[in-house]
Amino acid sequence: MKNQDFINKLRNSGLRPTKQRIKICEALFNTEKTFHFTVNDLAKMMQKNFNEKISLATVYNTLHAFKKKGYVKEISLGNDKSYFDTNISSHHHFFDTKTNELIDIDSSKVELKNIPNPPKGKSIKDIDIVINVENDSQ
Amino acid sequence: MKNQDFINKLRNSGLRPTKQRIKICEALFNTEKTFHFTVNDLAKMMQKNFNEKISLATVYNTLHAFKKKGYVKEISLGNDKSYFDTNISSHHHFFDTKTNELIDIDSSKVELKNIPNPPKGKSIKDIDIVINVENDSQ
DNA sequence: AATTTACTTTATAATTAGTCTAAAGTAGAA
DNA sequence: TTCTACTTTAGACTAATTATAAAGTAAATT
Ligand SMILES: [Mn+2]
Ligand SMILES: [Mn+2]
Ligand SMILES: [Zn+2]
Ligand SMILES: [Zn+2]
Repeated sequence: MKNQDFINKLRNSGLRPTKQRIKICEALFNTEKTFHFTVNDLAKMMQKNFNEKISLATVYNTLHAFKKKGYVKEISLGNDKSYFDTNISSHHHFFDTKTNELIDIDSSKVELKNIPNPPKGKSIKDIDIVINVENDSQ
Repeated sequence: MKNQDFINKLRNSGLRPTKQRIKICEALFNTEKTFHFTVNDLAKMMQKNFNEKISLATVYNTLHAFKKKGYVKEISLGNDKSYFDTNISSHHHFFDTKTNELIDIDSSKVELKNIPNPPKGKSIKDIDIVINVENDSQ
């Protein structure tokens, strides 16, 4: 994907293609593989790898906007900070509680045997499965 | 359970039975049903229902101590604050994303069809399943 | 093209959950 | 009763996130 594609993508979804948003698109979507990151990770990545100092507020704004448009997912763990995910397909995670590393689980590799009925009057929005892992202490 | 039982329970697990810990035991374990709560919930509950002003630091200390002893569980959601659970049996949750209400799912009602192999060198500690729900918008 | 408008970025302040600290208090051992 | 180690506490501190309001910029209007 090239620059102009991002501009179109942004414009098509009603977001003005600003310099900051385009650069963030490059960082997030011009990659071979999808990945997980925190707001801070991204801010630093923009600075170092893209030579673009973007204010934290803008990083938050942009990620929330992208999330609303479905371009990224937000993953919340017990970890007091939240993670974003450029893999927007429906999938679950391993989470290394020692290193705070998130690892995708292939969709087909984990499935519920039975989905319980939600409490009366409520309906299911989505399901998060997190498998906490740790390094084998040799 | 009466007061003396809590004192023994605490002493047996190497925790000094202080006034604060005993009162918190009463609040948490002298109930018909198990329940979910935040640190703030508990601090307020102690004040109002038990006439016991316990400093926030102590509430944190006590909950972390109780967690380590296995008397409560901690549940982490995207919600920036964490929840504690007096239901220490292995179980999963519905989470109402609008009201921030946690609801137990009976252990038998949800089960994985297949547990994926953890990444090489890591082993599974535990699995958290959260089914996000919302009120039917009538 | 110049002007206007609405949206966006930014620095900075505010909020909030949680941790840390060091002094004062207390349970249990001696 | 005295001593010691553990505990409680107020208040300072940290860190993620949100709010504010001024300055900047993309797009629409003239
Ligand atoms: Mn925590
Ligand atoms: Mn959040
Ligand atoms: Zn993922
Ligand atoms: Zn529960």
